[in-house]
Amino acid sequence: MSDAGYDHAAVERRWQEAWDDADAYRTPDDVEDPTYVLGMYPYPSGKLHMGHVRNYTITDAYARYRRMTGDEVLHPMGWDAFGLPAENAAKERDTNPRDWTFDCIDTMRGQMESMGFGYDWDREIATCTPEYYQWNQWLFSRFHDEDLVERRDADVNWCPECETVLADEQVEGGESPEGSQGGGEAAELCWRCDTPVEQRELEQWFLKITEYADELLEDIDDLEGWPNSVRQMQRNWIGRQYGAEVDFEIEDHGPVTAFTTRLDTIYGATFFALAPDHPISEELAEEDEGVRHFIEEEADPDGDEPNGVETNLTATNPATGEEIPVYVADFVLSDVGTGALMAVPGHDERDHAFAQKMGEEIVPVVAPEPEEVEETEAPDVSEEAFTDDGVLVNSGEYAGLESETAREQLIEDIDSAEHTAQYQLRDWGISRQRYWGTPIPVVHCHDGCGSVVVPDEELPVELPAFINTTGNPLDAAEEWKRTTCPECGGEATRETDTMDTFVDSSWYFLRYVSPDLADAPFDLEQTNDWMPVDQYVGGIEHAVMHLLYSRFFTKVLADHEGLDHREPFTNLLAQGMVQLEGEKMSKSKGNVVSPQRIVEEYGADTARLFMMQAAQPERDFDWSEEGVRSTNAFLTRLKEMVEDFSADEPDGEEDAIARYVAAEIDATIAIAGSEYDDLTFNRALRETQDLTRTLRQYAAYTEPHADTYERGLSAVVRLLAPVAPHIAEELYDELGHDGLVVDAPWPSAEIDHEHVRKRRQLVANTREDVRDIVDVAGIEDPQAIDVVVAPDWKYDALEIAIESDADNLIGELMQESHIREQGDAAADYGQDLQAEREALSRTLEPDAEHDALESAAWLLEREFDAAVSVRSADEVDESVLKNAAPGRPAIEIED
RNA sequence: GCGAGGGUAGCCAAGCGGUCAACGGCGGCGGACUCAAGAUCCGCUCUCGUAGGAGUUCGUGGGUUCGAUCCCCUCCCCUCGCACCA
Repeated sequence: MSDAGYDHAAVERRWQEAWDDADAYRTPDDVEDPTYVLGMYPYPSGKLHMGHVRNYTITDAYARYRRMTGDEVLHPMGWDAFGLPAENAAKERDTNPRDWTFDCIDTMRGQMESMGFGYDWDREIATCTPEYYQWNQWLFSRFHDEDLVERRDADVNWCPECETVLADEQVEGGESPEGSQGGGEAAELCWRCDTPVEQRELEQWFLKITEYADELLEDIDDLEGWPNSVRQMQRNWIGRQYGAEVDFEIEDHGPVTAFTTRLDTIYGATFFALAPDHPISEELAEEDEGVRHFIEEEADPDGDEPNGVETNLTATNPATGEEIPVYVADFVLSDVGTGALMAVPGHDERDHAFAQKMGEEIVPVVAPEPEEVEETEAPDVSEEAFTDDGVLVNSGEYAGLESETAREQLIEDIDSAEHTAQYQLRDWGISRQRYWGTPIPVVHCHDGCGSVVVPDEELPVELPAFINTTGNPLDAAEEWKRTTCPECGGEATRETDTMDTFVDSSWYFLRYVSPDLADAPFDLEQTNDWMPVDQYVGGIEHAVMHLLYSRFFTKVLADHEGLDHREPFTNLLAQGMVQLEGEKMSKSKGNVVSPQRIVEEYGADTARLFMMQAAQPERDFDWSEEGVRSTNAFLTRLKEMVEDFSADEPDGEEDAIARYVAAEIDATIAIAGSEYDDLTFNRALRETQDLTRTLRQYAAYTEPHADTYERGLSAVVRLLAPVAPHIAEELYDELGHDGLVVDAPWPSAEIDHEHVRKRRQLVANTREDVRDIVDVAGIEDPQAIDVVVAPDWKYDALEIAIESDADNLIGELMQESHIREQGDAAADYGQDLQAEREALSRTLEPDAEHDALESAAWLLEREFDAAVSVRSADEVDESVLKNAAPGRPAIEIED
């Protein structure tokens, strides 16, 4: 009946109450520098899913581990509580976002408690409370003071039916259907009402993250505790590129700046191209029907084909002085570089394609690096552009220079040319035309003061009551909107946009330090002590946005608010997905395993333990009901072992077997500890389960030595405690310990890892050899097995062989009289050593080998049901010793 | 196209210069226990082998080394991110 499990519900309830009573997870404000362990706070959707459970089990296990090793730990939890889903849910249910959100929070907090996550709930935050979001507004104001806020026009997705801006992910059908050959791009539709989405230009608020682009990029190098993938994604996202800006003179329009990374190819610039929305293109459109038609009807920036139209203008190539035609082309993007480019068809693939289409001249100006002494020869670029660096040709005085040198030289020589860096990173538009977010603390004065930031003493600007309307509820809140200008006292209207919720999450980790502070977002001194977050854990989907914004905020706060840290997260773990049959769990696919069901059926400890042992935290893994069952069975068996032990304490000897078990206990403790340090819970748990098996075998084979056995059980319980805390408390108590396992000291063991490795290897090899012999020799029923450790002189010989660099090893060995005395045996062994000369490594000492084998003899006895004796060399006949070597005992089996 | 990470026995998956024919798990096979099933426990699971042996393996093809799954190069394939980026 062992598969019936144990009464997990009772166990979990009991210890959750005990933790509550003991305030076990509280981190008092006066601790100096706690280990800060943090999981990315969730959006309160109302239901914990497997991804959450995995995320928070990782942080919880690590926090508990660090607590047991003696650290003070800060492990808080909060809610990313603003966001559109609450508005939609409120409309559907005829309630309001606030009530709905807090209902969800209550439910999820309950689920987290039932999972046994140990949070300091006194530090809980919810971003939708004025106590929190007032600091978003305050920070906005500080950013504004530092000129890091800007209001400007931006293109947004606009649904005319709903009268609101849509996020990109709320626009559906943007991609043309698979396989459709250029046939009609699918229209972009509003996810709610299927109305075609329009592009609108609206005034939006931006945070100037680009001011920090260089530092954000360069500091990535120092984030050694972050996964490479995330670091690389951030580098790509920032996308810095060094190049040059250079002016081309266009008649009647003055100098037009182009950005290029290949200034060395300027002699090959045979035409010039402008983005369709470049100011000059727009001017031209007013008088040139062809250009207007192209911009309005033909330009397709998303298509594969480069399209364009020739204008009646020419531009002057500043290097050659030649007049080259100017095109308006849709492959030129206004938000890349300057929105204008010098086209070099000989050395750029896209320019090449366009030149072929338009019949423009293609001139090679860079030749491949000549091999050896061969002549530089212009490449054939009629069919394909040559895009590598090389040596300049057809480039006037620059011919013969290498690309790199030529670029520098040209920057010097061309007046308008200068070094510039180009970034892919854009400023962060934070305006959202929605209700459930932080009101942007700005009023628009009717009397000419413009947009005025609300003074600090008038913060927070609180959200008005929710109005169920199609557009932005804030826009409909007439009374709320009407206000006075802080500067002139005249009539004014409130800004009706709210902030992107990523603003909330860009500093929430600071708020946990002093969540109730009334006069600042965080207590500076305490935050300087407690930050940065030592271990941050969350999904890879936040690799760029959230993590980049948080870094940005941290740097701004360091520059202007006295924060002593320039990076928020020292170590980052991007946890893998929980899958089902190789597929991501998702509601739409209907392949979701509910954590609630698992907790009800098997208990929180089983769910947690199964997840942590299934794979390394950063790997995806498959949920397996079978695995869950066997995990549950493991815990049940362990519980029985502990109960059996305390009901009837054994009375065995501290014999060789006990010594074997004791050594395994030490080894397990040491290995598991270092695996916990590395967050490789799966390996720590494997070791722990192996030890449990060893203990069970021990008890099954003989009457265990009580102290040894108990030490083993106690170690297993504590090694399991970070991951399966409830059952660990139960068993720790059953074993008669005082106090909670939460506060228990982590078991310690001093071992020599190399020694353990060799000992385990020796035992495993010897068992394997015995099996081999029994099998190959066809021994039906072995009666006695003798295991004989090699004579001391072989160990000496091995040592000499390792140390020696003499050509003639045998000669060297024979200089030792006690080896020479062995005669032929010495010569034979010497030859073996010589043959493997380069691969030799030290074994255990003879005594240690003897001891290891002796203490493991019971494993052989048990397996083969035969008497096993471990002997030293001097106890046996010389003929037996031929096969004995250091690390490999001779084996004699009696049939 | 650029960048990052990968390709290991039926499957999943460790190892990352020498005890590696390669940890562990799943699946499969055999055995113990059981009336039986399940659970548990013990083996086996590349090929050949009547005393611990030998042979062929770690995407492909080369190279470095006394020695390579492990290091270097070529190519092929997979996953992820970025991309008409000037």
